[in-house]
Amino acid sequence: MDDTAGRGGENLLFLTDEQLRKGIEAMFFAYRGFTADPDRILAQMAYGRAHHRAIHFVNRAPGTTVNNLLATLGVTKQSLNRVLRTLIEDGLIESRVGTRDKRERHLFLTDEGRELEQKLSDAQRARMRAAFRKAGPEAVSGFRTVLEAMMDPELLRHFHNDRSTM
Amino acid sequence: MDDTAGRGGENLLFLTDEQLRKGIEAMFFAYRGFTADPDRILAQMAYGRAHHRAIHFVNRAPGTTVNNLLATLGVTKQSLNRVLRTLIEDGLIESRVGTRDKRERHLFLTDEGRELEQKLSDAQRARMRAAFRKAGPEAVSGFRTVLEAMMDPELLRHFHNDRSTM
DNA sequence: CTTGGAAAGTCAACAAGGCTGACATATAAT
DNA sequence: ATTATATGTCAGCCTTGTTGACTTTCCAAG
Repeated sequence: MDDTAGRGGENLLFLTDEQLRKGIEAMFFAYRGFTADPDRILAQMAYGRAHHRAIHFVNRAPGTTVNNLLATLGVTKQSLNRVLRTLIEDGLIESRVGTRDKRERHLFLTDEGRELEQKLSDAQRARMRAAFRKAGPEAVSGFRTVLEAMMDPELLRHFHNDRSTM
Repeated sequence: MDDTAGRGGENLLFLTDEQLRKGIEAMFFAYRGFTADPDRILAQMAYGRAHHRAIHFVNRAPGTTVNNLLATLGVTKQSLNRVLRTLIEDGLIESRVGTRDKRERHLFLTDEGRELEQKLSDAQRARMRAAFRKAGPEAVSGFRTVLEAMMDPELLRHFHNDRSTM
């Protein structure tokens, strides 16, 4: 409705402060919804959002190293280590010493870990699926385009390459 | 590119688990970018993201009550109070006793508060503007449609009505 | 073969910002 | 008068982030 500019050359109607504020608040409220379902599940166990993130990215790139995970998640190794330790102790993640470089630890989900991953991502995907279906393919395409343009250039690398970072 | 389904009735190509995973990670990485700039500014003062949120919504709905802010932010009053107290002490927010109902406190930004708000939202808007410009009006429309579909119904209320919640 | 440095783990201390529970106060509503 | 509401506050807890210091392991370059 707003996407036909009055003047010819530059279409600026979607770049007004009001439109930008709308976008900012949309991100804020949507992110709340985005994390709400997994958070509810995690709250019942001794885990939090940080555990979910670790599990997600280990599942996505099995055999990834701690350093890779660090860069992807953007936290300190001490912070990640605390989370990782409990997940390993609880038997959700397996840490294998590297064969080529034995300093490295390669991370894998155990059967139990995969089970929790499924449970969490099923909940998250259900909401994403509902939103995608409601919005339609065109909107989904735009959604991804804008989000990608909002990322930091380095994070963008993780967004694309992650399967090769193992 | 992916938005033409093979079969006629239901277009499901953008609802595959892989597409949903992409959407999930896009949210994760984009939110990092979204908060990065204000976070850098806040880190230099004694403030955090919670202060930013309070300032943002007080600026957006001047005179809003504590209870309204509570519902919008989705935190406990103890948590909000800690943040609000420092902002009032530091002279960024003014708390006026209600005229009709003297139990209520109406919140306003002071000149100094408006100054910080500008600084923070300028940084955040700059990134949002760059992303919007890069992605184009069509994408922006889709972006907002999907985000709105991702919100919880109640949060949706806050997204729309907030100017009337004062 | 020694040594420098990278990768990983660990310990300690701290801070932000969530949470619950309990309680106080002022005011409104019944 | 009593009850309900809005707010503030104290105390204590948890998760998850931080920094800094230190150790162990081990690859690789000299």
